[in-house]
Formats: sequence, structure tokens, C-alpha cells
Amino acid sequence: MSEGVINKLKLQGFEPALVDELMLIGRKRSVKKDAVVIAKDDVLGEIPFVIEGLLKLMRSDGGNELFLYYLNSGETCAMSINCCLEGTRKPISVIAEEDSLLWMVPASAIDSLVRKYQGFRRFVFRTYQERFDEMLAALDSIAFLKMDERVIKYLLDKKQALGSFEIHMTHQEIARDLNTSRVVVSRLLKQLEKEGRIEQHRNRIEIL
DNA sequence: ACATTAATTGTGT
DNA sequence: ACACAATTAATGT
Repeated sequence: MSEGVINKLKLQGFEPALVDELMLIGRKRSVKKDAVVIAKDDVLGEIPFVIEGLLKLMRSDGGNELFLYYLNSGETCAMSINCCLEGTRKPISVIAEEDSLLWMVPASAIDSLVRKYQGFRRFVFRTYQERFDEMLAALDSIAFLKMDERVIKYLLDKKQALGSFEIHMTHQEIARDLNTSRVVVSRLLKQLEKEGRIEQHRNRIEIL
């Protein structure tokens, strides 16, 4: 069982000793679809590595939520690392988009891992870089795209991340992720359907 | 098979 | 944004 975890870690360019140490100090965590992995304003004791599945990171501010980006298998959350090192809270939450398998590493260990292993150091830099790019993309879409384009982008991103042309969501749920109203999403999806770009069924959207 | 109901989706103002 | 209509799925009889 932990074979899968080990292999995933090795793929990150981690040296054997690092993998051993991660296996030793970490623990497995399985989450079901829609489970809250990190709630807003949590103080994190552990950092989640995605072994299998898919997480989505949301910006949360008061009652509002906004989808920022996905965390794929093999990735981890730069926000959490930052959060752990500084011991601060962040107004974000992480939700399981699918049933997922995580490897939780104690926050207290991160500091020494970074010092000890070049592979880990690189990994951290790389995740920061990748997340920064994702953030930039998310910012662009909010700043420069109209809502209809944002919906399209959202669907395509989701298709990409999910590896499926079928998206099982209600208009209401999509609206929440984009921080807009259900009615707006319904109208735009209807339009897309007329244009022949999607097909709609109840709780399900098919991208053509 | 039919009726009832709740949730989701569509549309006009 | 709100209100309401229409459609769909689920459930019980």
C-alpha cells in the first residue's frame, strides 16, 4: 500500500534518505470527495502532499469563496508550507475534489528537511514557482475576463484537472466557485449550449 | 403506474 | 437581484 506513496515521492526527485524520512515522520490520510482538508483559518500542524486524487484551493474571505487553483497528485500546497513555517493562519480553504490520498508531514519537520535535503529544497522552490504562476493565471481571469469567458475557462480547467469531459456539478456550485450568482451561470451555460459547445443534463455538463 | 415533493434549471422584469 | 415557471429526479403509494 505504501508502495504507491513511496513511488510518488521518488518521482519528485527526492533522494532515498529523504523518502525514508518522509515515510517515517508522515502519516497517510484518505479523504472523500468534498471533504474539507483545510478549513479557513486553520492552524496547520501538518502539510498535505497529494499522492492520489485532486484538491482544490479556495480563497475565502468572510462569506465569499473563490476558486483559485487545483493541487494535482504529486503537488503540495505552497500556502500551507508558508503557513506552517510562519505559524500564521491563511484565509484559504482546501477541498477534496475527488476521493484523494494524502501524505501528511508534520509542520515542525519542514524546516530541517529543507536544510538537510537538496531534493526537498528544490521541491519547495518549484512548488512556490508553480503556485505563483497559478495565482497569476487566476488573477488574470478575474481582472481581464468577462464572466462568460471565466465560465468557459472554469469548465476547461476542470476538464483538464479531472481528465473527463463530464462535469458533475450544479449551476449553483459553479456559481459559488466563481463567486457569482446561479442565475448568471445558468444563462451563460444556456448560451454555450446553444453555441453547441456543451451539452447539459441535470447535475451534469458535457464538454464537446 | 401515478401523485407528491424537493431540487435544479430557465426566463422575464 | 428577484420572482416565478418549467423541468427533472427521487420517493412513496
